[in-house]
Amino acid sequence: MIIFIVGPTAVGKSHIALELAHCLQGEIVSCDAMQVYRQITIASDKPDNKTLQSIPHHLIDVVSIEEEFNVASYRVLAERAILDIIRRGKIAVVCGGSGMYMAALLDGIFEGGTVDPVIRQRLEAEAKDDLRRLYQRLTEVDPASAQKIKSNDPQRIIRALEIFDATGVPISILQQQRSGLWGKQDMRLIALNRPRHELYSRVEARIDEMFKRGLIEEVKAVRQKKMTTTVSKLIGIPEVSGFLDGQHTIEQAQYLMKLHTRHYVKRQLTWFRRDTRLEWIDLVQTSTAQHTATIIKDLLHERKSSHCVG
RNA sequence: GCCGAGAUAGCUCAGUUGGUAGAGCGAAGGACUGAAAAUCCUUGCGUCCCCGGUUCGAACCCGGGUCUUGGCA
Repeated sequence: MIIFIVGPTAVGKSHIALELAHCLQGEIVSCDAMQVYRQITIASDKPDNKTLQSIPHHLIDVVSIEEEFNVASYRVLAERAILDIIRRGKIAVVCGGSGMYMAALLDGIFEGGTVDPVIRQRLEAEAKDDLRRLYQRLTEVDPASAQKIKSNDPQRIIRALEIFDATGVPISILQQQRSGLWGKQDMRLIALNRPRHELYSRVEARIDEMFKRGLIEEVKAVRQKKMTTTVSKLIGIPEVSGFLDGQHTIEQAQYLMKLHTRHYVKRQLTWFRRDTRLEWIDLVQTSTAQHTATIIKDLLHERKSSHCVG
């Protein structure tokens, strides 16, 4: 049995997942694109050591910030961890807010999409020089993708072309082949939400807390190393770096982190709302993790429906 | 108190030689298949401070008022 607990940042997923794991004899599998990095602890809001010791956690601290890591790497490791938990007769509680990582587990990703650093570097340079020409080439080589991808979306244009250049096959053809755990395993997908203003004030409180816990020191340490592009864009690193480099004040860094996290929360909700397989639970200020966990347990014995925790 | 500047979208402002207005930011919604905490898309009727005047017509011109702001006292 697999239970997914997903939702936007700061909704309260971790506590609820922990509570569930405790009472169901489960193990937690993180579904978070940033908690995989060993050196990013405060900025990624990892569970504390005491929590990590009380219940087995997987997919946390699995790579260094200098190593490339992406959905594909995550998919392999997370699926392995989940199947192993099930094999041992326990329940896997998959918890996190990275929608694309969740999708990779549920629906899989296509095979043969390995990133070729040389090709990518070349395309990145070309994109910087003349994105329109790259897009033009995409329309010739892979019209189906060109129709889906906007002409000013460098990331996707580069991705589509790097696959074509490496394999000679349009990415739109390869993408048709995918298969994940959905339909193969017994699972329930629980999505948590809260009133928007509550979500935002929790985000702000969390970021203030990060600074108190030493976020600046963490970013300083991380800057000593050669981190990947992915890590360099994690919320907190560019903003605090801007402060360290004297581009803005610490207050502005905090403001920007809060702003960027609010935007991120919105994108997370957009992603999850689209997936009709999710069962939503609306939390309010007074909802405790224990109470919500109880409701989820009850839900496991019922048919799908939506619930409100008073 | 005197002289000047300003008052336009939640915020910062632009603008119309008079024909009832538009950018950026924010906000909201959306997309998403190996960077995803990424990358991108969509959405702006708002007493153009108030009252009067001129005019076919004023947010724009004129007069008065209120408030904000700079300088001088």
